[in-house]
Amino acid sequence: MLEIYSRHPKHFLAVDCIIFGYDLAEKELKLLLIKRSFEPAKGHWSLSGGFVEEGEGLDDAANRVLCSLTGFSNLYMEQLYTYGEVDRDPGDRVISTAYFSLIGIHEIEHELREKYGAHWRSISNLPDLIFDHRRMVDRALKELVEKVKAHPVGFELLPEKFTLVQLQNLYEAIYQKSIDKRNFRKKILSMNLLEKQEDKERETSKKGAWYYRFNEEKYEEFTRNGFFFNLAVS
Amino acid sequence: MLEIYSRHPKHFLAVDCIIFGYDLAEKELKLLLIKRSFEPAKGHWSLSGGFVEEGEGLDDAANRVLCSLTGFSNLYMEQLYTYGEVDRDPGDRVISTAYFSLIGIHEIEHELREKYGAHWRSISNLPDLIFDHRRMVDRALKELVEKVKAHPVGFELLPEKFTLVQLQNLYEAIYQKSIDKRNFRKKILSMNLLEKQEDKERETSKKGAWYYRFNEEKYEEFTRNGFFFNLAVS
DNA sequence: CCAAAAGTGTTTTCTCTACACCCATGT
DNA sequence: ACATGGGTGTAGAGAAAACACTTTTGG
Repeated sequence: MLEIYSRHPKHFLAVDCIIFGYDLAEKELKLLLIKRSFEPAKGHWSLSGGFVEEGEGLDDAANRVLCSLTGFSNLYMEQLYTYGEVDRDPGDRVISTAYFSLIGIHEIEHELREKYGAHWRSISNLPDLIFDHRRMVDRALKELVEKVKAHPVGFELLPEKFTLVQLQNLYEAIYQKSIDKRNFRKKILSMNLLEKQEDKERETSKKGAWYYRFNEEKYEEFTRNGFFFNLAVS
Repeated sequence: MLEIYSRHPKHFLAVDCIIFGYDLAEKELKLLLIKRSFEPAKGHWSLSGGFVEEGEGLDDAANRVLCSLTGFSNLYMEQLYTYGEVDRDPGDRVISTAYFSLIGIHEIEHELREKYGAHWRSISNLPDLIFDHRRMVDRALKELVEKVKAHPVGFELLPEKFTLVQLQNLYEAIYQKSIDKRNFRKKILSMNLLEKQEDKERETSKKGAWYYRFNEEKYEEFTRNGFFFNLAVS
């Protein structure tokens, strides 16, 4: 009965993870990159990836890779695109499905990063990447911008409590555009997405800035149904 | 050097094509489905697909499948998503990348359809599909709606000459919502995307409706850069 | 002459944008 | 007292939405 299947060839299948982090202090989007530990292209900058194993689902493979690198197993993660050109990997023919995920930069333990030779690299100054990984990153960045226009992503990229200034910085880092402060606040507050806390962040200013946190139900709702966020100053 | 690769298993890899067509007469979106010709699930409704062969790119495989079914090799086509659950295909483990494409329903020869047992089925009344094909279709429909908000798709789904009423019907079929006629015309005409022709369509009304065609440069521009189209009446 | 579909403008509402000063506090 | 970053409101422009009648012509 499966003769028809077995007439066809099998292929190596991999996943590659594009891991975005947001650096509160530097107000920059970063990418978690590793130095590849085997040939071909050993020692070059690479996304972290891995082969899909026997009996392992595609999403599961991506989660395994992500989890081994970050120590978290329930991160936000989304399939991006599958790259299937015959010669994309000079080692052998490998089809690779790219996933992207979002994480607060502060959440990853230093030891884990050391263990895998992983480094946060700023988006605006990426090193050369192996194979087609740069194309993957570019596509992920585009996707992230689109995502952000219609879905909240702050939960994934910010700590639990954050200030409006920090949230705005995040949006500006993603859009690569500056946003008018008053318009930003007006819009984001009118969504009923944020809950003002009792305490203030006092590191960066003398006056201090009120902490907010996301209202979970509202966040979920927007994650499901989307909204429209498109404030920007060119 | 490739020992590291060869420690990992290989997998069957397939493509499945979600082929949308627009039926001018019935004002409905349709899907080109086939009756599967081999086990498992022989005789059941299915998207048309095929295995990725040795030395064949993923996009190339999708094009091959699409072309064999429609007779066209340069159709609009876009990768949708890759389905990689271990047991999605009861025959064996097969990872499948879904592609969706758009075509005018009138463009496919009857003989080709006969040859492959392909049939146009209305979106609003689909038969049961094998495996996870229904999920693929649902995702493609969502994607199509998003696509249409920012990119013109009429070229792919309509004949060269069409009326504004027909174009509006197409949008309504995709959105599954009715659109105000005056607002629709105002907006679409203000884009300079359409060129009024000298002649009228006279099949459906006594008065006749002016034919339009797309301005190719403008169409290309919008395809590249996008626009914003979101008129609808719930 | 009438049925059937095509075509046409205006008003209201809402959302986006631009823009500048006061507030609180640690030093 | 002042420097630093946080916080606030309003007016104007442009886009979206709501809405109803006239035109053409084949039968």
